[in-house]
Amino acid sequence: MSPQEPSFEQRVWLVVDAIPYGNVASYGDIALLAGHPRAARQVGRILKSLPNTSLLPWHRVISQQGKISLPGSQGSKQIDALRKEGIDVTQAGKIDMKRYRWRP
DNA sequence: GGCATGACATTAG
DNA sequence: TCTAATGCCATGC
Repeated sequence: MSPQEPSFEQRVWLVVDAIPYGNVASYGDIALLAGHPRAARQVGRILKSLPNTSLLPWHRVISQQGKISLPGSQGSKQIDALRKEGIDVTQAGKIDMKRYRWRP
C-alpha cells in the first residue's frame, strides 16, 4: 500500500518540537530540516496556522537575521518567552544567532 | 489547473 | 544598518 508521507506542515511540527530549550532556529533551518530547503515562507504560514492548543515552542523560531518577524503583541510575547529561556534579546528584538542558533 | 498569498532568504545600493 | 527588489515553494480558493 502507499504510506502517505506526512505533510510539510507535520514535518515542521516535528522539527520545531525538536528545538532544545535555550536555543533558537531560523525559518530556513526549519524548512531545511523538514526536507524543503527553500520553503521558509511556508514555515511561517504553518506556525501562524498553529492552534493555540499546540505545545510547540514556536517562539524559538526566528528569522535568519536573528530578528523577530512577528510584530505586535505576539512579537513581544515571543521576546519575553525567549528571555525566560536565558536567551539574550536586545531592545530592538535582536538575537545573537551565532550564540543561540540550534545546531543539530 | 491557474492565480494570489505569505511569522522568509538573499543581494544590491 | 536599513530599505527595496527578486526568488522560491507549499497552501487555499
